[in-house]
Amino acid sequence: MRSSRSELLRIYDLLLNAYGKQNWWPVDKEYHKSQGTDPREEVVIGAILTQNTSWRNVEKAISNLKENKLLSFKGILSVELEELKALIKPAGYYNQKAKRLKEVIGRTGSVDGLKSASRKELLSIKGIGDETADVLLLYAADRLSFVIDTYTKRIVKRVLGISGSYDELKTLFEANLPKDLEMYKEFHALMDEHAKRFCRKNPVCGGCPLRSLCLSVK
DNA sequence: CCCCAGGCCGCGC
DNA sequence: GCGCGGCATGGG
Repeated sequence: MRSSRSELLRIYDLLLNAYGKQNWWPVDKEYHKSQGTDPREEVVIGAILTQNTSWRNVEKAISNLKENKLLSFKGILSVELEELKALIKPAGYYNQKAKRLKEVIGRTGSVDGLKSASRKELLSIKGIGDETADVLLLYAADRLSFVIDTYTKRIVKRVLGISGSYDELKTLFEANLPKDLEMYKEFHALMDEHAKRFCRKNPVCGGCPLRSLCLSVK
């Protein structure tokens, strides 16, 4: 498949130029500073809450947790299951997510535990699939693990004509990008932004920053 | 009214 | 290994 290396880097450059740095994962550092809690724990919590759910709804749930000073591993483990369900309700799937939050946090133990956990171990925890595992590794543990999501699949398919399984696409990116933590973080965030602005399910191709190299512009 | 959103699990095949 | 239904709220 042609030179994926330069193609991927070209996409990255165009998106970065169009949207600027995204500085993912979004966390409220000031809040954690004032509470003496670890902001990386919010990444783990947010990653589970946002599964198939709009970030807008996740923010409401996170806000509820903050108001009750429960936005931490300790907080999630200490609160009653039923109360947790009520607090995260706006994020949807609240019955599953409440259980999974406790399960995932109970099993990972601490964010530092993520530094040594294998991806396979994470996947064995109920509630952590491919994307969530990579989000935890990349954004919470600062480990070089590229995140694929439906947006990335869609963009790569449309722009480069490449489709594949999660693992195949993950390998494609990791084999063709420099081993740069910040780039991994930004690239995934930029893909997300791009899918929301232009590469929607029904694409808006007018003014798209990837027009020049997209195989399927309308 | 419809469709979608920063997935994952359990099942059947 | 892949496809499907279920899970649930809030916004467009």
